[in-house]
Parts: sequence; structure tokens; C-alpha cells
Amino acid sequence: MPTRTAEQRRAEEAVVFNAFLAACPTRQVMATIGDKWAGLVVNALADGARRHGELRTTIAGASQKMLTQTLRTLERDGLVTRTVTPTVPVRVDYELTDLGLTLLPVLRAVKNWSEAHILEVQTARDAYDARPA
Amino acid sequence: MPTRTAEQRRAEEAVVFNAFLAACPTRQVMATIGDKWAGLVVNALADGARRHGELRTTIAGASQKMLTQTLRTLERDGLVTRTVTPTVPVRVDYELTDLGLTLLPVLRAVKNWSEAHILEVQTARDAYDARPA
DNA sequence: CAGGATCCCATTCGATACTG
DNA sequence: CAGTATCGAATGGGATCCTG
Repeated sequence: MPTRTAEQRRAEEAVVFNAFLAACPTRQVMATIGDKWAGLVVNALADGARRHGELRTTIAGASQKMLTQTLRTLERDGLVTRTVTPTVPVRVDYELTDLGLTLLPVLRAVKNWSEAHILEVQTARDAYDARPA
Repeated sequence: MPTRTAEQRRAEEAVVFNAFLAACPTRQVMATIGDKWAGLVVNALADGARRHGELRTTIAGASQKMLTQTLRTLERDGLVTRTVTPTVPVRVDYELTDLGLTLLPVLRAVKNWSEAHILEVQTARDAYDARPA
């Protein structure tokens, strides 16, 4: 008899795999740009710097909390810069970094695929949902 | 005095925006491929059909529940096919559809960017985390 | 072998209120 | 204007048990 059952072995493999998964570059990036708001923010900054309030109104659906949180994440990842002008009241501008700019083509690729194939996806969904239970 | 305050107006705009957001093709697609497991599954199927159990061991980190759930989503979106062979025991194969295949270049684009820039991202993160509180 | 059903914890996100 | 803090609802995701 083996010292470990198949289930135990699988559990251990899962741990290893999850560690690998956490280190996977693609997943780390996906976790950022696949974020609900991050893509929209990057897009909003594509044409140049924007103030916090501008983004707030441009991306009307984001709560102030999520907007700030998203910007922090992007800033931490080196994709945007945060510039504070200590006037009264304070002025804060966000702008894509060079690294952030290189991300735009990737986002466009996703956007292009989406717009090109969303109808097929939608059709497939409708068909699936209309299937006999 | 206006019949609606600025806050009320913003709240209404947010509702409209969220409706728009839900319909946004890019977000819908991002919601699928940005999923924790979907990308890995599509990748695992890139070279051809795989059985449920094969995927289970290939993607060791996914619980059986999440694997099935992910496959259902992909199937619903028309990205993979699910083929049941009614032997005993049952055999189920999953394979990318033509539509699913067109998604591979997009995933590769993300993967390429990730691998090319993850070090910069990591460096930025370290610098951010090491900042004076 | 494939996968449905349940339970349950962790995280996410939104709404609200408050600070410099 | 920009940002932080807190609370509660909703969701995601894992473990386990059970069925055809």
C-alpha cells in the first residue's frame, strides 16, 4: 500500500500548482487588466493625463472608492503616475507611464476581438440558454 | 434651486453607465477570459481535445467545481464544445470551437506582454511597497 | 468518470460618512 | 477636490458528499 492516497497526492500537487499559478506572469497581468475598472481607467488615460474628478465623471459607474483603489493598483504596477499639485484645493493628475502605454495595443487587441465576435458569443449564449432543460 | 442635486444626478448617471458597462463587449469578454481558470483551460485545449479528467490533472489547482463551472461558461459562450460518449463509465471530451481558436492569438498577445514586462511591473511593485509610509 | 448539491469562508464592492 | 474608514450585501471559490 502506498504511503499516500491518490487524493492526498492530488492535494499536494494542487498546492504546488497554486504556487506556480500565483507566480504566473500572465495571471498576474490578467488580474490587473481583467479587473472590472482598470481597463476603463487605462482607456480613459489613453489620450493623456486626467484629473481624479475627470475620471470620476468619465467613468460614472465606478464608486469613488473603487476608482481610487483601481488607480492605486495601477500606480503600484507602474502603469500610471500620480502627480499631486499642492494647491488649495489639491489637484491630482493621473497619467499613463511608458509601460502603461505599451499596454494599450494589448487592450486594443482584446477590444477588437470582442467587438468582432461578441455577436457570435451572444448567439451561442442564447442558444445555450434556450436548450431543453 | 435645481430639482436634482449634483449627487442625485450622478447617481442616475451611474445607473445609465452601469447598464452601458454591462453591454460593453470588451467587458463581457474580459469577464470570461480574465477569469481565474478560463485562460488556463483554453490554453490546455489549444493543442486539441482533452477529457475532463485530463484537464483536472493538467490544471491541478482547480477544484472540480471550478473546472466544471469554467467549462460550462466557455461552452455557453460558444468557445468550447462538450462531447459525451455514453460508454461505461462515461467519457466527456472538450475541444475548442473555431471561435475558441480565434481567441488564442489574443491570449498569446496578453501572454507575450506579460512575459515581456512582468519584471518591470514587479520592480514597480517592490519600489511602491518600499516607499516611506 | 463526470458532475451535481451543499456548506462555508474569504474577498469584493457599493453606500455612506468623515478628514485635510 | 481628493482621499480614507467603516459596514453590510453579494459574490467567488474551495471542501465534501452524493449520483448516474
